[in-house]
Amino acid sequence: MKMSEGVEWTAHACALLAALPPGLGLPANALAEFHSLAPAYMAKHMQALARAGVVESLRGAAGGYRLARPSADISLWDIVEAIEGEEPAFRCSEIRQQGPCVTPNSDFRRPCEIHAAFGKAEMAWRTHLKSVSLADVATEVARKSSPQKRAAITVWLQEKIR
Amino acid sequence: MKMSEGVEWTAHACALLAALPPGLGLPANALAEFHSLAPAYMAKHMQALARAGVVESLRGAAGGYRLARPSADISLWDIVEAIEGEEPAFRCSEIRQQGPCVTPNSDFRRPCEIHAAFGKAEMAWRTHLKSVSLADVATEVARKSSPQKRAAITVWLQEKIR
DNA sequence: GATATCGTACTCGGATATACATTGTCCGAGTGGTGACGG
DNA sequence: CCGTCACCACTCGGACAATGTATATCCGAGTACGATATC
Repeated sequence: MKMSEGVEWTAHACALLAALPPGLGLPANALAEFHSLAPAYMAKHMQALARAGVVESLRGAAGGYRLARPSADISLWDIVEAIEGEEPAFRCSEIRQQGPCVTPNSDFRRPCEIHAAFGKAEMAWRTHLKSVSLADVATEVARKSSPQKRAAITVWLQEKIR
Repeated sequence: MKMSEGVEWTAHACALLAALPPGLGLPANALAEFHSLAPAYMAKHMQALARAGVVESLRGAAGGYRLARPSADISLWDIVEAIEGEEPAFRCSEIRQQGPCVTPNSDFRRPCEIHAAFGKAEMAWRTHLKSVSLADVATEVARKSSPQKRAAITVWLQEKIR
C-alpha cells in the first residue's frame, strides 16, 4: 500500500505557492524546476489539483497555477484527495456474505466488524492530515531555512513569478 | 492508494481461525471455501502471514494453518504488516534537497515538514489498527450472528477442522 | 500618431506509450496416514 | 497378532504468467503580448 509520489511533488509545489504573495502563481515548468523534477509529469499532477479545485489554472503566455483559496484553508488531505481520490484504502467487498455457511436469514445490516475497524483507523489518519494546512507548512519551512537560502529563492522567483 | 484485497481475505480468515478452539487450524483450501474465494490465491496470502509469524503452517496430510499465538495477541495491524509490508505509504524522497535554490550551507538535519506530518498521521492509523485484536473481532462477529448460522458453521467445521 | 489586426511565444489539457506492481495460477517439495507384508 | 516398511493422498511453498495501475511523455487547444499595417 503505497501512496503516489505525485502527492509528495504537489505538496512541496503547493508549499512553494503558499510562500508566494497572495494571488500570484507559477507555471508548472517552474514548479518542477524548483525541485528538479520532470516538468511534464509535474504538469499532469497539477492538472489533478486544478480539477479538484485546490489550485486555479490560467492559460496563456503569462499563465500558470496559483492557490484557489488562502493557504490556511488548504490542508494536506485536500492534496491527497486530489491526487489519490477520496475512496478509502481498505475496500470492503463484503465477502462475509459469501460462502457455504451463509444462512438465508442472515442479517447483514450491521456493519462488518473488520470494515468498521479499518474505517475508524482511516478516519483518524484523515483527521490528522486535515489538521495541517499549507500555511502551517510554509511558515515552518521558511522559519527553518537560512537567510542565504531565502535570498536565493527570492532571486530565483524574480524571473518566474506571475 | 489502495490496500491489497489480500488484507481483507486474510483478516476474515484469521477471524475464523480465532473462533476455533485454541491450537486447531484449517487448510488454506477450507479458509478460501468458507468465503468462496480463489483457493490458490488465498494460499499465497496465508504464506505471507506464515512468513511474518502471524500463523503457523503445518504441512502434510492433516496440515493447515493455525494462529501462532492467542487471538488476543494478534492485531489487525499484524495482518496488514504481513501482507503489505511495514514501510509507510508516504515515502519521502527528500526532494527539498534538490533544485537551483539549495544553498551549500543548507541544513537538512531538521526533518521535512511534510514528511513529519504524514508520518504522524500514519502513526495514528497504525495505533488504531494495533488496538483491535482478532479476539475482539471474533467475539463481536459471533455475538451478531444468528443461532442458525452458528449451527451451520459448526456442522461445516466438523469435516474440515484439524 | 493612434488603433485594429495578425502572428508568435508560451501555457494548460488530455490522449497516448511504457514500466512496474499486483493479481492469479500452477507444479514441485514435504509430511503424515494407511495398508501391506513379514516376523 | 504386532511391528516395520513402502506407498499414497494431502498440504504448503515458491516459481511463473496475466492483468491492471501508476509513471512518463508528447502534441494539440487556448490565451496574452507584441509587432505590423492601416486609417
